[in-house]
Amino acid sequence: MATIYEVSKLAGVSLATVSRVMNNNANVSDTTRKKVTLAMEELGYRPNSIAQSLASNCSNSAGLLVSELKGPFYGPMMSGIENTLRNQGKHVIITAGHSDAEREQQGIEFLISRNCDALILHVEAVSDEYLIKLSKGKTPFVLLNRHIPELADRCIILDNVKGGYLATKYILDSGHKNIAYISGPLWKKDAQERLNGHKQALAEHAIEFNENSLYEGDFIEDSGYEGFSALYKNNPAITALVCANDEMATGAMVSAREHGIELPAQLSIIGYDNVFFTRHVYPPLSTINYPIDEMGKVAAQWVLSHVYQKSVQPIQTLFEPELVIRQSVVNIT
Amino acid sequence: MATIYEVSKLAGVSLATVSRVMNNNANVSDTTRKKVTLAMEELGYRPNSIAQSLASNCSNSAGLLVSELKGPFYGPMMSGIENTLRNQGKHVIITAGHSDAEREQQGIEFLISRNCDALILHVEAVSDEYLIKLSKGKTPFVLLNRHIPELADRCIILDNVKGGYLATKYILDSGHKNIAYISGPLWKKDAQERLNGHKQALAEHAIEFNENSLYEGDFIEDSGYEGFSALYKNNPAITALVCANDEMATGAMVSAREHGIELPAQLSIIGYDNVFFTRHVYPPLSTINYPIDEMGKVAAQWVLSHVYQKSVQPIQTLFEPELVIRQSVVNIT
DNA sequence: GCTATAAATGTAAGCGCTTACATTTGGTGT
DNA sequence: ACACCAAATGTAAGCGCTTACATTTATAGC
Repeated sequence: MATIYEVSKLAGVSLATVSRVMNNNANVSDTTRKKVTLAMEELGYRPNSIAQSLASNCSNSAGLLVSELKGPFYGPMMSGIENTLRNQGKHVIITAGHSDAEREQQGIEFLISRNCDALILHVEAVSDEYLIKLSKGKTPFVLLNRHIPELADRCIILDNVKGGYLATKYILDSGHKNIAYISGPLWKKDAQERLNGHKQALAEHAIEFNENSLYEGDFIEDSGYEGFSALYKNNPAITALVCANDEMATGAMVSAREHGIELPAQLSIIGYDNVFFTRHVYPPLSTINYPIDEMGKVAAQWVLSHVYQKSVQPIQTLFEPELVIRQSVVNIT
Repeated sequence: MATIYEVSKLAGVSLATVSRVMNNNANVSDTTRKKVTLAMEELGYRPNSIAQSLASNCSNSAGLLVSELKGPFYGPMMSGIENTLRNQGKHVIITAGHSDAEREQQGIEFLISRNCDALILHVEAVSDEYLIKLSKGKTPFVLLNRHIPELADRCIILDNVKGGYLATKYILDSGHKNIAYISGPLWKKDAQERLNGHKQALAEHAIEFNENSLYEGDFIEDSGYEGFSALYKNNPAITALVCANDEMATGAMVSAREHGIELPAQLSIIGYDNVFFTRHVYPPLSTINYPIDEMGKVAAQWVLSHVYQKSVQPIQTLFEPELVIRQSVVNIT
């Protein structure tokens, strides 16, 4: 691979001049610019961005840490981020944290050591203290789906309590009284918040929350399957199930049908996230919309404005969940 | 951020020694090693991997180019790759090509200029010639889901003709004779191959392929929706629809139901890819399994063995599609 | 034609590391 | 006590760029 040095020789100019035409800002006469451009083309020259980063201390790329690369939730998020960043000529380095504190930390450190100009983090396991300490460092970052009061201005979040509330309220308004809940892992804040919203709705309708009708899943389909079996064995009289995400809801559907339960007639189910396939499960799943692609875009815009000085409208940090009604919940009043 | 220089001063040794303990291979006495380690911890030292790359010409990271970051197909692929690479201490830089020649090329060049030690490419738009030329360069790469005879040993592919054949044969064996087909964009080889498999099965059953019962979609749900409408208007007598991927199949299902067609009784549908949500659509979709996560892993192993000398069993480059029977196809004999 | 000033270009010192080669140290065998 | 050799450590030259600063060249005003 040709280097800047060879280009300069071919063009008969100095290194600095070549560098100047590359970063086409400085004063370079048209004639030399042309000479250099020609030489670059002739050699098929591509700047080595590693060397550029090292010298300029700017890599034109942002680091993105997500929990998983697969799954219907992260795809749209990554996609939204990559698109808006790429449109401005910035690149994205993606890594996965697997909801594990150590791996998340490793990932963050990798991204920093890779000279990322900024980080977009969807972290779950790492502690608030760690992030606060990180914020004192020189690499700026935004947080997706995580609220830390000290870092509030860089937290882009959904009102999960409200979402949880909305889901259960809808079930309640449909006349259900015997309601079970499959939560996410309760060490995760969002899981906790959704559950709190659930309890809040229950309280408002003077229905007592019962520990026995709660199953703690892990946001993955299988735990929805297991969860429903356990819940149903414990109390076959339930008429509605609220799940802390769509994947568990679909798992629960499978289990319910295996128990000979007719959906939605005998059991109403509601999910959370409005992941793209919810329209296609049977019955089409009612759920809570989580505008994760939008939120990803906003995160990318934060980076653009805070790090690359691209002017951008002020950024929305709190997003509102919305009830999406399809056919998995039935009115039994 | 502390540099190697500060560490060496604190530990009272030379730069080279610090570097040696970092790459813990050379001969370093235990005592100095300890001194250095201590100094590193005290300073919270993290090596700057950009500088490492530049100096060593090895970045310990592989570049991955996919068409889209979202969608049910790429997630498992990226995930499989990231996992196996990360287990060996290698990192992954992901970028998206959006099935567009220019963007794919840009992405490849970015990855190369980022000093990736190897590339894993899922490219669709870029030409064979470009890739052959690329293979002469110094960055090794594997191709996923693309067959180029000249580069056969580094192409990890599925037998798409066979997959297409299997799908249609199953439909045919179920007694259908009036069959429509929604293909992917026909400039994509895999779309073409699947269609060829379809025609082959038809020919074998002495059924004539009819251009009017072919709709060229784009592998995206909406085109399945549009496709079915068009096909049905053209010929309301069809009893079966084979789709070149699952997303278009689900789109077609929506459309079919909007036309008042009862599924699967009045219309059998089969998809392709066996994307994770196919089990949950209604009716559960019969499809062709595409072991993309496995193939991603194999690609990662290729990189591990060819670039990092990790010994690994010889690599499987041709994968077999398999028929997955669920409930969306009905026997009408 | 000569100086003052701006524009264009060049020079060279890093950025933070790795690594070939040189030097020092310490342990053997005699 | 000496030479000898391997192990441990140090020295310094890059890797391919950017950029402050120095120098040269062109332009204008008088």
